[in-house]
Amino acid sequence: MVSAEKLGTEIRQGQIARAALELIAHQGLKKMSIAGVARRVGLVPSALYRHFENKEEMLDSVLDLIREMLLRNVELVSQETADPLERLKRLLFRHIQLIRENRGIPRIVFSEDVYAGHPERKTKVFESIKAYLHQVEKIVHQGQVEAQIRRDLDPGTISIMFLGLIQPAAILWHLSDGHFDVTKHAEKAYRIFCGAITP
Amino acid sequence: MVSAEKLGTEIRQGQIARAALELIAHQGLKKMSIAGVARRVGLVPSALYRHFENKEEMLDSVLDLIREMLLRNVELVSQETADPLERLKRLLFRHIQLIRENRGIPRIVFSEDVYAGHPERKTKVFESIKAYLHQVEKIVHQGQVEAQIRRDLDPGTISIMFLGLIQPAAILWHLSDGHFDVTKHAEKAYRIFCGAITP
DNA sequence: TGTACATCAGTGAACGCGCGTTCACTGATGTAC
DNA sequence: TGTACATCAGTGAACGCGCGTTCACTGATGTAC
Repeated sequence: MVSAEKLGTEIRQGQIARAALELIAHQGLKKMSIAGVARRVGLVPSALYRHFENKEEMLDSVLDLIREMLLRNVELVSQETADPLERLKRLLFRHIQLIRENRGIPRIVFSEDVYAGHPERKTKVFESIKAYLHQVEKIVHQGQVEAQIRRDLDPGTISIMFLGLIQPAAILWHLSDGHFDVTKHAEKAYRIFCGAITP
Repeated sequence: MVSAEKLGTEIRQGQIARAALELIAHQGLKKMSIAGVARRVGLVPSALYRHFENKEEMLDSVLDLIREMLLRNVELVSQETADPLERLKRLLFRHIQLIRENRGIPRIVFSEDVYAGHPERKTKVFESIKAYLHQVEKIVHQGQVEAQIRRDLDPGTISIMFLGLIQPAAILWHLSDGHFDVTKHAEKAYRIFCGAITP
């Protein structure tokens, strides 16, 4: 076999993490093998050990990647508009898009295999989701300050309900092999949700 | 090793399916090994092959078990009360309890490992969830007939949102190792949800 | 500018562990006579 | 009621595959002089 191009470790680490997430998305955690990831990156299995100590370390970098993707969406919608309700709406659809393109995300979050024997990893994912929810809460709070959102409701509860608008729909979309229309559901559900939280 | 008691195949099949689900709940899918399940049932690994053709068949029976548990909850709340909103509320808390006791359920539903190479299995789980949602829709429809629930809302959307009240909370509960108070969240969320769907 | 050398991302063969599965054998249980 | 036999749930040793990981080696790249 002809040798692959030599690239810096930082570049390869990024490629490997993304390839791993994609593999999990397409084939599931069990199929996320060193060989599979290596093939996707265009390297030989043993080459991955130049960039990661072992498979566990690879998974950790995938978790970091997920955190970054979640929080980047918040930044993006914050730049797009200053209106809290509009921010929420856009975040909703960006989140749907993110999960559509990275089905591996819910799979990892739910999978005990990732956490088994690694409690610190569970904490890490928990912190990432809390950070994401915290950003949503901040948007909600801003909406309450601007009197667009009912002040008697708990921002924490609302932010979790916000996630709830997407999650079951994402499962159905996934189980139906893309047949279920998530966007359509999200629009209807968001309207009801909006009616519940506005004064 | 002294031989285990000899029991009928139907009994063992049930024991094995439950043991498998418990193992998935506690250790994750990867740890759901033939050896692990056998130990839990009190048999030797090879003994399981007296009751199932192979591991795949075992997993299928776990999927059947999940379906039964979901639908049984609907039956139970239907027997408990005739009031649609009360039925929904009770179903919500029964569902939470079910997931608390069987953390393996969301893990299986989300796991691609279970479906990889077995499209019919994905369909099976999809059908189970659709059946469950259909029951919820029936309750919602009844509520609309009795004018307890707004008639301009789509029962399908509402039933999916109903699942959304639980799911994100279940994740947080799971990731926080039981520290997050699902019941408390469910109460708050259900109140907001109720406010949104009642006239 | 050219040469020598250190560095380091790549390769492929080999290993060992875990785990699903098979198979010959055992011995308890229920049934036919 | 007792005996012979078929049935079938149990056992444990052995297998083979997949996969993560190691290691000696290669050869390109950048740097010191």
